[in-house]
Amino acid sequence: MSQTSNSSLEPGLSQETFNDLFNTIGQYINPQDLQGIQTDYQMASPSLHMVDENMHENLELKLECVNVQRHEQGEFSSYIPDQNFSQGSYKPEEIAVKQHPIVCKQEHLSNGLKSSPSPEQSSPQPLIVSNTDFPGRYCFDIGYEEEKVPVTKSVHWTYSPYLDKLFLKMRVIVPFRIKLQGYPSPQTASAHFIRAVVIYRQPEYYRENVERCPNHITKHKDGHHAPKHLLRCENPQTTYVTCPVTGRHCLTIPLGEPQAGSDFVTEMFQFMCFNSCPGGLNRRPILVIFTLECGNQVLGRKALNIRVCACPGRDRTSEEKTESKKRSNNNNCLVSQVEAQGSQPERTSTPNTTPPSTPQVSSSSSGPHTPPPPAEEPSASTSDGKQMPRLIKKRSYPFMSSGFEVRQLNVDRIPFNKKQKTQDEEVFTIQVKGREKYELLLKIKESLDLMDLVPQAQIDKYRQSCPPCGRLKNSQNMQHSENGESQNSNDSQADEVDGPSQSFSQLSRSDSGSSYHSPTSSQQSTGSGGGGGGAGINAVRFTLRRTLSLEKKGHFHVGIP
Amino acid sequence: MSQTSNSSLEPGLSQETFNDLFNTIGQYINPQDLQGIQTDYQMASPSLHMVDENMHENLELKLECVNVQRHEQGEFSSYIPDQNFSQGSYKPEEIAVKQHPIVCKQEHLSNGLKSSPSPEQSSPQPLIVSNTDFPGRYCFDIGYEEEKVPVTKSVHWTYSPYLDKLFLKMRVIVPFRIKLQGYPSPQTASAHFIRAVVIYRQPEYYRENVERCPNHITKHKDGHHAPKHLLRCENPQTTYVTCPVTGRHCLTIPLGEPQAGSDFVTEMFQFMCFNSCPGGLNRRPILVIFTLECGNQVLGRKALNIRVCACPGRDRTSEEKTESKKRSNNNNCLVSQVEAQGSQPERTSTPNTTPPSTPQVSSSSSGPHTPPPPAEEPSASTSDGKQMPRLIKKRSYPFMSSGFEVRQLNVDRIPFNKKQKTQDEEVFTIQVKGREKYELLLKIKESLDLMDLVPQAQIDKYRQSCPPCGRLKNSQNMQHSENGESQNSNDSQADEVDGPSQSFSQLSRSDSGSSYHSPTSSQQSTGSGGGGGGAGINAVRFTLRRTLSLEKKGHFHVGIP
DNA sequence: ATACAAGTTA
DNA sequence: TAACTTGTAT
Ligand SMILES: [Zn+2]
Ligand SMILES: [Zn+2]
Repeated sequence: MSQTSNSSLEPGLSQETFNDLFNTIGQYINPQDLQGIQTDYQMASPSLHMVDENMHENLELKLECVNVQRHEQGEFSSYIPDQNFSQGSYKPEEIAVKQHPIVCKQEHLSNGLKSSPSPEQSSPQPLIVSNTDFPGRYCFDIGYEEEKVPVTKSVHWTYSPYLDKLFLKMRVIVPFRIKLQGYPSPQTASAHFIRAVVIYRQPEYYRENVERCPNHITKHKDGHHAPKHLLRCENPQTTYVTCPVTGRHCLTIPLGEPQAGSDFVTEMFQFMCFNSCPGGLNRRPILVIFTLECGNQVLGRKALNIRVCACPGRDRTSEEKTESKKRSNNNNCLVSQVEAQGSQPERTSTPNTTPPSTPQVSSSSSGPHTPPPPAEEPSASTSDGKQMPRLIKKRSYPFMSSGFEVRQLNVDRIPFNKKQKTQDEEVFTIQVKGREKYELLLKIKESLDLMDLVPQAQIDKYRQSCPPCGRLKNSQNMQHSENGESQNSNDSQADEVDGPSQSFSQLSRSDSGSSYHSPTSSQQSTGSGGGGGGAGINAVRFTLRRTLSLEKKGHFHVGIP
Repeated sequence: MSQTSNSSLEPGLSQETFNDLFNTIGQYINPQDLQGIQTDYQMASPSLHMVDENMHENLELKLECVNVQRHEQGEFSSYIPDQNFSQGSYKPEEIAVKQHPIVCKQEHLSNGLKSSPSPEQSSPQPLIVSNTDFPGRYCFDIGYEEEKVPVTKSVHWTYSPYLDKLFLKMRVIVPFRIKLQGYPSPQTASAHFIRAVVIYRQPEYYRENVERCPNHITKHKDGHHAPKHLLRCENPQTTYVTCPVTGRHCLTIPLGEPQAGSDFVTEMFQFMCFNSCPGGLNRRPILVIFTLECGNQVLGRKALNIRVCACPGRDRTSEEKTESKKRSNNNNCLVSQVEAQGSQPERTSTPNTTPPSTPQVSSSSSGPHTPPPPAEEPSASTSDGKQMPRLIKKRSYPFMSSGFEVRQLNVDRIPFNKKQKTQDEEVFTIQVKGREKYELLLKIKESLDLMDLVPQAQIDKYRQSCPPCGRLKNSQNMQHSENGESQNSNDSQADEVDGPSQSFSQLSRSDSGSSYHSPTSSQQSTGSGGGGGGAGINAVRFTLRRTLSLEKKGHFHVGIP
């Protein structure tokens, strides 16, 4: 970890290099460190720290959102509601948002790098959602009910104070207690709401959206309007939202009023996939981020460590043992504690560490030990040297695996420790038969890479000058337009966003590039390009066009600096 | 069984009841009995063999036309080709078919339950596909190559003579030897073709269609035109068919000509899902039914016991042990044999029981023991009481298992990189950093490949209609739309039936996002996603649209010259 | 090739 | 609750 922090501070880097560093840092840095950094960001003034990375992406997005808001003012959400469960009651604010999605989007495009107060203010999370606990003025916190049966065999859910982690079965409805120390006055309470977003706990996956697996979406059709959302809330006023820009799913519910005498509100949630679902979470641990918001402000945040599995009891026990060993290795003194607490005794009933005022178990923060997002992987800080080998490995995976093996493609993989490079930089291999195709593809590939080097301003300029057929865009944009007219399809739009948006835009550029050649190419080219349009981009593209030697399988790396 | 047979004989049932009974009967009846029944069917008189064509695809199409003509009678094929691999040569007949697809489809729909001579006559299998071996006049049989390395660690596939079962990894390309004792005369050979259908081995699932799981269909997009088909054949003349009535998937390939001196033709197949895939096969054992057909006659049939898994070697060994124990319990005398044969010695190389004339391993039938479709589960034959539980269990499967592994989305494939072929086309490899770019490039690559399959006339036509900017996009897809505004989705119909939503969304993104250009994606998607509607026609047209592959066929030879 | 992980079955 | 199955990670 020590090393990582150092490396991350270097200034004057190219975009690429920068990104790499960014990612790298995220990989090695430990949770505590991240927390600190993030906090800084939040505090920091806008425009640029981008460099800092934890999230370079985050930063950018946040800024964008802010801009939007200001533009219109209260718009606090770049999310578009997928659907509203509420039978009725749409809040004014929500409506406003829906009506101006396009604006938001546009904002994003043009404001990309603009400065703004603080990311924290805009409710929507940027590419990288903050996982930092932030009690705020209301001492916002989330807790669980005390587990009923002291000794249940097949518990539907169980909370491990030792791990500060909730283990639950898929689709079971679990009560979560939303705690506020000082409840907002009745007048302002209605403007407050709770947002819940699920993110991957491992830095490598921060930017990836958490979504249900195709199997469950497809085979488990229950008519729910937000089939892709992992998290559901039983509250009838729940609004499911999917960010048109990032594609990230979240839900919001109005801030309920505590029952007389209590300082919390209970809301029922359920998770629609296993943590292990192959085409979805794929065994990656997650964090559920709850935020208390009012208008466009985030008043409090709480991250919960959650595991959705088939055998909560079993898995809790085994994880506690594992963690126990880990800790014992690291700190000798704590060993005994671990054993005593975690292993078995507590399993069924909610354990110790229960907060005083309420009977509920408050997740972490209150506990003596059990850091919120404990760094599980020891090896995170290993050397870079490993990274290269990694890439190679990945290549091998594709060959015969089932496809889901862990992680490779999208994700870099396993985070744990070892190494890693950047997320975006996963390396894929495409085999092409025939030299002509190969060369064509190579050019396109290069143009895509080069595109990253073109300043956004130039790109925008290019696009403006580009005729109708080239209009580019990203899916989100598309969406917007849809929204504009009718919001009905939010869901689908948003849901789809996932990775395509960019590709699209990229394509268009690439297309133009390819126009030159034969039928195939011509078509493609047409799609994207438009005749030649603009300048900078085109130039760039063709520039690289390199032909290559002919070796066959040699993987040529076409790396572009 | 005894009891079951009784219940199944009741007359005067409603359609619903009837179907249920039908299935039920299938469940309880034993293989031998089925055989008898089927044999009868086979004997029935044919209706017409009209065609002799080299391209069986043609055959299929023609048949449909026939149906139309008859309107009702000899409907021998209820399958609609999903796509045709054949390159080039479109015959007049095919064109004709294209013009009447709708008719065909309607026929299918209306004839679904009509009575007809015998199921056997019509090439397509009825709801319940026969799993009875039937050598026929050509002594039709399927065998495997001798396993190369005697002791391979991670075998990609291995055949257990003891179990008469092939264990293979998902997506590995495995050579199957199609054996005919007396090869049809050159004149008639062209009218013969091979059909392969995958069915569940357990009677309870006979009537359920075997299809890829949603996860793999969704996450493993490789541009194949028949994404829902579990079984794929490398033969470029492969036609993927999905029965419009039953939804069952199968593929057909022309009967190749044996190499000089051999009595078999080698065809390469691969399975696109694990036997265990959660939303798909869901751990249910399968049988691949190969049939030698000519016109509407089934001349031979062979059922192969196959397991697609991650560790063929391990699983083979464990299954052999299990079977060994089982047999030992039943028959004391055979125990020793089992142990000796199955357990470990044979694992890697193809074992004993090898047929005399050919070096290949002929699956079962020839072997002394090892009944073709051995009932593995003791419970299958047990009392009804158990069966019910069975059903219940199964039901549970589909719902919520977790199933797959995840991740990689598109990439997986690239099969071995090690090898590669090169027929006349050199194979190149491009490495791409970043998933989006990768996916984009992959699509383009596929479109380039597919383009080769589009007749020049169509391409010219397409270009003429295409505006200056070229917006059209990918060759193949474009075509479709061109052909018929309406027909676009035929293959999709069949394929998509099950999990459309996803594909849909994906498609939409690409479409909406870059409606103008996304050709690649949109086309594909449309292809797949189209609503099931206009069936027949669509299907045919799209026939050509196939993508292709990157196989490395180099290793194995493709049998057809 | 071995060991682990985690849903499923009994 | 224990054991098994089976894909994945090391
Ligand atoms: Zn799932
Ligand atoms: Zn699958």
